[in-house]
Amino acid sequence: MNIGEAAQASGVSAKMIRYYEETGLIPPAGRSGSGYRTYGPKEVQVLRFIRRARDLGFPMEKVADLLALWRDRSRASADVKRLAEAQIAALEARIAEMQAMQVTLTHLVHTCAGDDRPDCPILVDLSGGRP
Amino acid sequence: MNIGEAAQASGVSAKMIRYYEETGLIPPAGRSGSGYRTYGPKEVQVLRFIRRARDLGFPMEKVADLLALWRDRSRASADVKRLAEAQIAALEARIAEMQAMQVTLTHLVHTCAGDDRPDCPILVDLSGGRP
DNA sequence: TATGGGGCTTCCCATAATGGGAAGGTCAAG
DNA sequence: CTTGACCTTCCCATTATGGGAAGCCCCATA
Repeated sequence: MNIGEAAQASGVSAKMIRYYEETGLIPPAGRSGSGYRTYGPKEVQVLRFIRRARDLGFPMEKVADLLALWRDRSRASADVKRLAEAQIAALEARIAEMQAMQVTLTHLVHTCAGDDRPDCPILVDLSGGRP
Repeated sequence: MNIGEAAQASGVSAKMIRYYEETGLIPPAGRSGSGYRTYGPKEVQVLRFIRRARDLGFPMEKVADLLALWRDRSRASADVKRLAEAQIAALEARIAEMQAMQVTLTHLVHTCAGDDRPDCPILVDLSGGRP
């Protein structure tokens, strides 16, 4: 199977597959006589694993850790769980930050008439309304 | 006032002040005889405006729009409000994505024993548990 | 067999916003 | 005058992804 088909089958773009190989996240693919990368079902499964982990927000570095655990038959499930819990915590932190922004913005929006006059408490606040 | 003081006063790093100037977000600062950038209270206020808008999650491009409206005495407050509402919506979208990840991960974590045995439903799921 | 279209290769560039650091000029205090 | 803190510009790195060019390859069809 060529890289295009592997991309289709895994949901990872050909571009990213090459990138993952380049950065060592996955081992170099086999090559056909003419230099084309070749993939089998096993490789596609790895790619899907990566895709899924990325979809859950794991950064590539953590994906590498997950892959290592996956390959390690003598892993402790506690290690996997730790990674997942850390990711949950990271998401929670980021979400909290953004919710704080949202709250502030929502307040500001409520104070703004939103008509064709120039007066706007939003701008006043941004420019340091409360010194 | 030199760039370091302006950075202190505005909460924007000297590095970023130069960058904002380079990208045209702010006009070129005045220069002292020896080439040092110089800033007055007005410039610092602009920097604080930028800082605050960035803190609310506005991307630089939108900050530029906000700055333009701020400078435009004949703006309509509706335009400002629109930008703020769009930002709220953008935050909401991103938050929703991340919450979905969080929910999935939380489910997975609950299914994992987290002991020293290797069996781990998290890995099973990542590797395509549901075909 | 020749030709064309689509797929593959590598290489370079760009993104968004920020920080790190080097090499060298400047200023103020001692 | 020296020293240390600050400024200048320039280059590099980050994270993960996409775009595109130049050139080779494969297969089907005329």
